[in-house]
Amino acid sequence: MSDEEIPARSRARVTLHDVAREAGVSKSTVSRMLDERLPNSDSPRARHVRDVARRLGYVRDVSAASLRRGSTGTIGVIVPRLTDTVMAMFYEAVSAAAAQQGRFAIVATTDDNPDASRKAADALIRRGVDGLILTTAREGDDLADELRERGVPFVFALRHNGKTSASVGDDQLGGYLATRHLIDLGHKRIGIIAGPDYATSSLGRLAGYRQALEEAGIADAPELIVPSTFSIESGETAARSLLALAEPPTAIFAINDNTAIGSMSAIAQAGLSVPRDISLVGYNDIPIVSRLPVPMTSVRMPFARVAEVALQLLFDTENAPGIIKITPSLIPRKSTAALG
Amino acid sequence: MSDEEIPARSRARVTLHDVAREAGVSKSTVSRMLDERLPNSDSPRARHVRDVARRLGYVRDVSAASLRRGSTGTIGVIVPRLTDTVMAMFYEAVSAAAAQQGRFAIVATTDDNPDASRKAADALIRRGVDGLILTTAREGDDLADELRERGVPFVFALRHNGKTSASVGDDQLGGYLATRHLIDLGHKRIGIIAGPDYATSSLGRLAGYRQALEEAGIADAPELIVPSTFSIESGETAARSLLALAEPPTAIFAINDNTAIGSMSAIAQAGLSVPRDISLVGYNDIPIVSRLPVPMTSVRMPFARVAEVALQLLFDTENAPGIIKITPSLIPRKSTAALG
DNA sequence: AACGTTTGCGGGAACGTTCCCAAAAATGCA
DNA sequence: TGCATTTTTGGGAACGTTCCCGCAAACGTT
Repeated sequence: MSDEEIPARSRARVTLHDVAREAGVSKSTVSRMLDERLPNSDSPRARHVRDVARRLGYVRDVSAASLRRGSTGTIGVIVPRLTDTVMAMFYEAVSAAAAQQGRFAIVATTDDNPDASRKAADALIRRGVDGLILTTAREGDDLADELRERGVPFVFALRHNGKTSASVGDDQLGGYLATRHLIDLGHKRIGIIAGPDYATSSLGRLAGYRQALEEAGIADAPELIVPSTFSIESGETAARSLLALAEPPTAIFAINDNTAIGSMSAIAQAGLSVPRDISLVGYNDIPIVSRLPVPMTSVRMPFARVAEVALQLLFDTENAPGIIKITPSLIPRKSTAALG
Repeated sequence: MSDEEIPARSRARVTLHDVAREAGVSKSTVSRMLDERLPNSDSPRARHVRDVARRLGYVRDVSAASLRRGSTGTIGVIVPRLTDTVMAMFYEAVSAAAAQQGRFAIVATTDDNPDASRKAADALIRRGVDGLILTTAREGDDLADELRERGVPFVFALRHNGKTSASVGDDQLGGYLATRHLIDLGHKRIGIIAGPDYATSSLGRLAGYRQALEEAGIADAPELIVPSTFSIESGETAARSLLALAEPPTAIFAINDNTAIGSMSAIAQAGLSVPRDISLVGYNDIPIVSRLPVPMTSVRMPFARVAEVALQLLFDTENAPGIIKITPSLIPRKSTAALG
């Protein structure tokens, strides 16, 4: 049985060399013709080479290319968890934006634990990422310094640490829009489930809440500001404590959709109804909220834009780094109503 | 300014060669001492080499290693979308199981579109994955044949195509458990939101439903079986049509939690209440369902196990491939009650 | 002590690409 | 047409690993 008769299945990999031989040119030429970064010429020879490559089923070996080029075309994304739909949306957005640039996004999760953050970053760096997008910024976190020292390009997204460049939503504006919407509906006693104080996203939204109240001349009521995490349970607990006040709020602004969903649960359990007894605003506009029994008013974050900007900041070394804020918008639905 | 005075920041990459020189051995030796696949010896020399490597901050260049080894230690996962919490849970499980083996999982999404599936597989293969886990099996899909022909190891998960090896939940058992639970509560008229007919997961659950009914001697009622997709809206539509029947069901088994959530919405809109008027069972037990205003009864899938088995099937060439079914369990909550 | 056998180590050739550089071919201009 | 200039081409050296292989050292066995 001669070599030629061996069936094509599980044939050895087709290399540049094979294409070159078949096309009758050198491998350098093939490499050049197939280089997606160069303006791809349509000279007859270039066409021919590309045809041959396609016919033979050539696919570039990324390991070899990365080794030589010194970059992998891969960017790493670190998120607390993908089961948080917000993070899944963001990662999908990054993935799409990266694909547009011919890059590939890979992800690692941290469960919002700073140690795990470091481990995740390590794993991604070992994987040879060209840059890192971090959504887990915390107040006193030194991961940023560490990365800078190691010479790994990175950028924060969704949350920031005040210092390094970041692509975030305009949380203060979002908080303002949500609160202002409630005020416009006649609410004066507005509770806020304020999120954790280590995340700039919560702090910004809280600032927007305060700004709107102040602007409307509504006096501060510290008991209406309840801290929380970003989880459903935490929202439930927080809402319960708001409802237990001597003078409970007529509206609640929750720091995100999860805590808003938790609030709905608490409100239902208290025998009250949304929006008749309590108006409720969430944040992020994850798909589920528009399909709840009572579709929820929420502030929409344009994740696609946030992702694009993050990538831009990551690789655009021209402009000075900074914190870019993307404008959110309020999506009114059935969970908010005029004060009866 | 001499070379030595250049500060250490953004220093060139530390290579095997550097470690070898510093430790006074050859690079072959270093490579061997640092090879995580070999039983790592604790001879004094090995210790020393590892110490030096750590001290210099050596990290293996995966591109170079992959090129030489011919495998990347990467496995690709294809899911319809990560914003579906079920898929996010599964991917996180795969990621964890892969990490345990020293591998890394990367993911691509298809939006449940067969063409996009092919593209996603291509992207992952180009990325040099050692194997593929597919969650998007469809009836007449030839992606599997294509992959086999290209010599790419792969395995199905969550859904299968009946032919190739797969790690799935025991959907028939799950459907049986859900339906049986409703029957035990006294329900006789049980509707099912049956999911799409291209997914073996839906078909299996439907078969379990039928099995339970038959076993209980409840006559077939074709009008109680409503097809759907896996989305919330689709669940809402399907539930609406069940409620509009001349003789509506007293209980509904939804193919997954999303359609169950959609059903809740439809039920609420019809002025009915869960579980007083209608009992409702979901499937997958995604985190949110236990925190809804009415915590939902659901069938739990042990995703960690499904992921482990998928990886095993992918690389364990010893045993004959097959379809492995993981046992699910019913988690009763407040959305199901005895027929009043 | 002499001889096989195991074990450990280093040299050096891959792996498949990119990219530098020199040479050749094509083009422009007088 | 002849010469300078631009464009295109191919040879070959990297990139950082792994792994084959030959050699030497250590170890047992008679």
